[in-house]
Amino acid sequence: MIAPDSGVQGFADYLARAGLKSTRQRERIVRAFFAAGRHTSAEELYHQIRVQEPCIGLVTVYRTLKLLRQAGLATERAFGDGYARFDPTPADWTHHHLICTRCGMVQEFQDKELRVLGRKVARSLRFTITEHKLELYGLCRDCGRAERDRPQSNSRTARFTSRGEARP
Amino acid sequence: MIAPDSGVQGFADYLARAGLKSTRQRERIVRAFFAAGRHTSAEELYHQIRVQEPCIGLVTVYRTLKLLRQAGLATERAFGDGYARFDPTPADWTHHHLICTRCGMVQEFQDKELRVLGRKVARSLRFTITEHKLELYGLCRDCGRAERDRPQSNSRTARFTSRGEARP
DNA sequence: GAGGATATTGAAAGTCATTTTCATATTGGA
DNA sequence: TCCAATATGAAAATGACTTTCAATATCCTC
Repeated sequence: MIAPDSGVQGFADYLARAGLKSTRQRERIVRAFFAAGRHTSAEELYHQIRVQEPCIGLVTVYRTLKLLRQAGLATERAFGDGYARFDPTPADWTHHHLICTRCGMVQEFQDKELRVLGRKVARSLRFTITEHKLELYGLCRDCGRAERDRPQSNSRTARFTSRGEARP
Repeated sequence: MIAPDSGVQGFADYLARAGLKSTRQRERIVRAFFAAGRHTSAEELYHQIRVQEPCIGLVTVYRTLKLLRQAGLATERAFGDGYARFDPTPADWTHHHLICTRCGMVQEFQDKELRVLGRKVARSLRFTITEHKLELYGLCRDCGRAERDRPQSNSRTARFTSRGEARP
């Protein structure tokens, strides 16, 4: 996990290294991003910044998030709700997600063995890892229970029939 | 990994259980899906089916893929190229992905320890897992080398300045 | 500081995968 | 066979995200 300030500084360094310019807008967006915690969408960040700084464009938020990804400071995620969400890039194979496909809840989890193993795998594959995503989809405890309690409908032997023809 | 035929049968069962109807189109799509291997997009599936069966709509392909997900038979993936891609749901925590963010290459890998650990984690979290995604993003061997060989530009001390004002 | 090449900004317009609408057609139990 | 419920596909809509472009800011050089 990246500390907010070191994240902001890291981005300034990236801009300088890449020959890009530091602007008021970029600073605002990057500060807001690192202060926002996790799973922030571009739209959320935009509205949050607009409160204090009405003259900023959604386009610039998108562009800056793209730069943050290129800098390796942000990780993009998609939990299936149609929005891209961004997290400060976890420093080391921590912080995974459980997503309930019924109620949409996103829960984080960690696992030490998984962390150790992840590092090992990354090394052995000779791949320079910049982001990793471990996401488990399924039913959370409550939804799992609700689903089990639902009475099942009939289950006669099912098979595809093909009486009809496709239409022209 | 699901065998093609058991996948097709599993879908027929799902339709019957849910009170939905078996149609010629659904059968075609589902067969093509399980025969297609991995990382198939809706569009690809559509064009593949059109060769033998010109009278099928892309909309129906999308709808059937959605049903396949609901049935737990397909896993949706997004490797960052703008398309959703679908795989037969891996039966048991195998088959992960490495995605190169430079050249776009997608490489599969497996790891036995990871498989064992994955099962354990899923159990301990009391979450009914239907899909899992373990995706590593970064630079493949070639792109990693190419990136390292590129000369770095200057790196004087960078900091955000705030001379300008945001525009109205 | 001033000048100027180059990068950045934001509004509007565009893109494009995916979804919705709706009239027509098919399915499958009675 | 009948018919209510479901499915289909063409066209239109959606909506997150990107591109365009003229106006503006940054920052290197002098």
